[in-house]
Amino acid sequence: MERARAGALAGSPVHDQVVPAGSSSSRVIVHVDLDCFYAQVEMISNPELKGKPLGVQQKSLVVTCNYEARELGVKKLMSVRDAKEKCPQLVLVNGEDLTRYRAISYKVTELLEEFSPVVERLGFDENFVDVTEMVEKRLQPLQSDELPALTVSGHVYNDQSINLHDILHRRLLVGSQMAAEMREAMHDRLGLTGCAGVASNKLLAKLVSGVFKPNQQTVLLPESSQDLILSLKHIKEMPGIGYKTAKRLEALGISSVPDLQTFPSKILEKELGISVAQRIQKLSFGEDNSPVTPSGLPQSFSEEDSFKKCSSEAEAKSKIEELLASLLNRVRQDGRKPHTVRLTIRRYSSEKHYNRESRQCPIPPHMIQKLGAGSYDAMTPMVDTIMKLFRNMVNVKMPFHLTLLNVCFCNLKAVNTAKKGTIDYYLTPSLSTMSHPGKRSFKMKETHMED
DNA sequence: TGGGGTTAT
DNA sequence: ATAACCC
Repeated sequence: MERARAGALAGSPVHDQVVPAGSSSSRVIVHVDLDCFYAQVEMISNPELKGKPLGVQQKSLVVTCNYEARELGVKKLMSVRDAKEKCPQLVLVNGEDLTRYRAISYKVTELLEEFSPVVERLGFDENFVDVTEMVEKRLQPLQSDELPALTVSGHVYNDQSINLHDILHRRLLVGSQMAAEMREAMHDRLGLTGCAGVASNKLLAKLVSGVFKPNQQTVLLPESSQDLILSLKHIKEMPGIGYKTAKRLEALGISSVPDLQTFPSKILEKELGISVAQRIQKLSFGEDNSPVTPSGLPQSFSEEDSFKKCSSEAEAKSKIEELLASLLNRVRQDGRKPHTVRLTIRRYSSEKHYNRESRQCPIPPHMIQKLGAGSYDAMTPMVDTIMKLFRNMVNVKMPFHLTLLNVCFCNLKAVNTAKKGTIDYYLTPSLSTMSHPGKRSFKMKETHMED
């Protein structure tokens, strides 16, 4: 298919090695990370906030803040009390309603999808883009005399020198140019700033994107990979190693990246299971073969509220109605239909850090249909089915104390666009019988056969 | 400690 | 249904 030729600037189109399309062997990944996203959205909504120290508040927390506030000592997830103490001039806006954040977040993802359809969301403010194919398309037509004009955009990690004879360097440089174009488009079209990291996999792209911090970008060349991962002071900073795993690793005497690199694999596999052990040990070497998985449409919609105390069924019902009203609007705008509802609660407890329980059930088909237009008809029956889930979890005859309610719609299915009278219409399970509940499902087949 | 999300078991 | 991870 393609010969590998060792470094040649001679010969006309430059392609000393070409990675087969879809190969995982050498990729160019861009990680895009918006600067203090919620605060940026708030400053766009109300430009008078610009230039002032701004925090976005959810309940008693400042969940994020702009750079003016950071310079005055405010940190992410700081309590409002501490933040006001540190910075009495801090302006706070309520950020409990995520509607605008979510809408702009998806605009960012859609913009990035114009560059490559392979975009994976991570939270509301981060995206991975696999630009491998586009990079190849830009590099292949280049003649060797055009190579000197190939330059990096933004920072190079470690100030490593670039070798244009190295095809991996060339690819990553083109990746850095694409990252710059993405950030420019985000700024011009959406008024948003952010960082980008360019590297050969998701782990490294994500780690390198944070090296130069607001509104800058950094590319990692392969020779500096070890320096990047060794710059982590603790394994908990490694994306993929969370709170639980870090605690278990520490119990094994593993706290640094070199600790994890050199720890005996067999023992690690026995302690954490083969899957987690192999994955995180590879991460410790900067290796990550996980693909950029296009996120596409969301898999679920949920709304939640936390509070000091909810101890009666009536109170819970009223809170659930609020959550549900918002959810019904969202689901109606999405157009797809959820086939499952889930209710999650958190019970008050002094010790337990993470305690949540959930119950889910299928949404009855007659309710699924009502989710479409007015959506008010859907409310009452839906509340009733959610309250059944509630009573299944909470013994309402006994005292209880809840601190959170979450309602989630999932198992979303595309609504059927099959037209009446077509083969698809009759082949679609329960579509042709949907409007006549009295008919039995074998009727569908008969009707189909007769046509 | 908020208000979301995802995948694996 | 839970547990882990991410923001």
